[in-house]
Amino acid sequence: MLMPESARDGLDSFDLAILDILQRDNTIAHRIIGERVNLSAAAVHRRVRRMQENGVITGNFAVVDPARVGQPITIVVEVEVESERLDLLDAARRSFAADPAVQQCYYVTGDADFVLIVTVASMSGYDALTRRLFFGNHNVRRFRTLVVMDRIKTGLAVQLPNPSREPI
Amino acid sequence: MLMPESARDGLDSFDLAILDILQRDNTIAHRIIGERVNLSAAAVHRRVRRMQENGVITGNFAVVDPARVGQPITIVVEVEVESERLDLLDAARRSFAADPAVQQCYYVTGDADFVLIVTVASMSGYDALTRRLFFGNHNVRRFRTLVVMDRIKTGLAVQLPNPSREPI
DNA sequence: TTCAGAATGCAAAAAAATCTCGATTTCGGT
DNA sequence: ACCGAAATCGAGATTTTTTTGCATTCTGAA
Repeated sequence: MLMPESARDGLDSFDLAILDILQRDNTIAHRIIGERVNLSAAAVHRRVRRMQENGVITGNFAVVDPARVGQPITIVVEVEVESERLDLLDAARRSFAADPAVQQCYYVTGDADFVLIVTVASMSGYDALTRRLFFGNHNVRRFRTLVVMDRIKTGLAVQLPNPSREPI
Repeated sequence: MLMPESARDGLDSFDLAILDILQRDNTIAHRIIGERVNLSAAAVHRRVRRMQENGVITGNFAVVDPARVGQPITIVVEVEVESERLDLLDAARRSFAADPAVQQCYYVTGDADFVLIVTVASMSGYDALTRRLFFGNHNVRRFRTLVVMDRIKTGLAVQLPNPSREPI
């Protein structure tokens, strides 16, 4: 039985080459991408659209320098909860995710339970955040604050597999 | 004395409204953005270009789902160094930044020195990474591994100030 | 109030994205 | 190795967006 190709999940070397470009800069014209990967612009366009519909590409974003919009401080926070009861974890999860100061939130194994990356305008802004998210939540046992002195590398780019002949 | 506007740094409420849209989706046509913020497409375009030249917008990226390209595991690593000698710190910084498995790297105050966010294909891939980056670097005293069970929120969007009348 | 620089909207030009369609390639089954 | 269905391709037509030029309007300082 043949799976309809339009629904297929695998990525071939063309797809990977295209992703590699778009991860770095999604404003490059399809015609240029086509020249680099040896496809027509139409073919590039079809592949990009499919990867978006497929969910391989999850979004297209402009990245803003936090310092230039009044959020010069980045902080990593490790949060430990009291109880791992599912409903309580979920409540914490939701409150972290909903806060606009929280850029990223990970639920992790190990000593900590959550790792948050937040941006704030000032330390008093961070103080307000701790009240809002941590002191205001009785399920938060403790949290550890790691103030970022240098954002050495930021981004969401993922390492792509070696472009082999076979789809993944 | 009037500073040439083309070099000015401040963002007015139009700029902020535009950033707010582009942070979520930078594929929206300028005509549509213009309708939403009450500007012509040309004005939107000029503002976007200026913010890119200014460095307010640092990049435009497509985001790829790591799991769909063979990197299903995300790990947060805290790294503690032996010596804070500048040249040694710099060497560590560079090796972390250069590794394609390292998505993000922060230099932080507190117990840890670096916080890394890495994506890997498997735990043995992570093992290889620890050899490469940590055991292979004698300045790394110890590292703590926090395996991500749920990527609750990811992204690089920044909270924007209240669109007031005055430029920032 | 006046003035100069800056930003705007409109309209045209240039470029890019999107669509169509016939030709080609790929792929599984025989 | 061969065949046929299905997917993909490239080229060109079409639509849409981006970009530029220009006259006008806005804004802030004197």
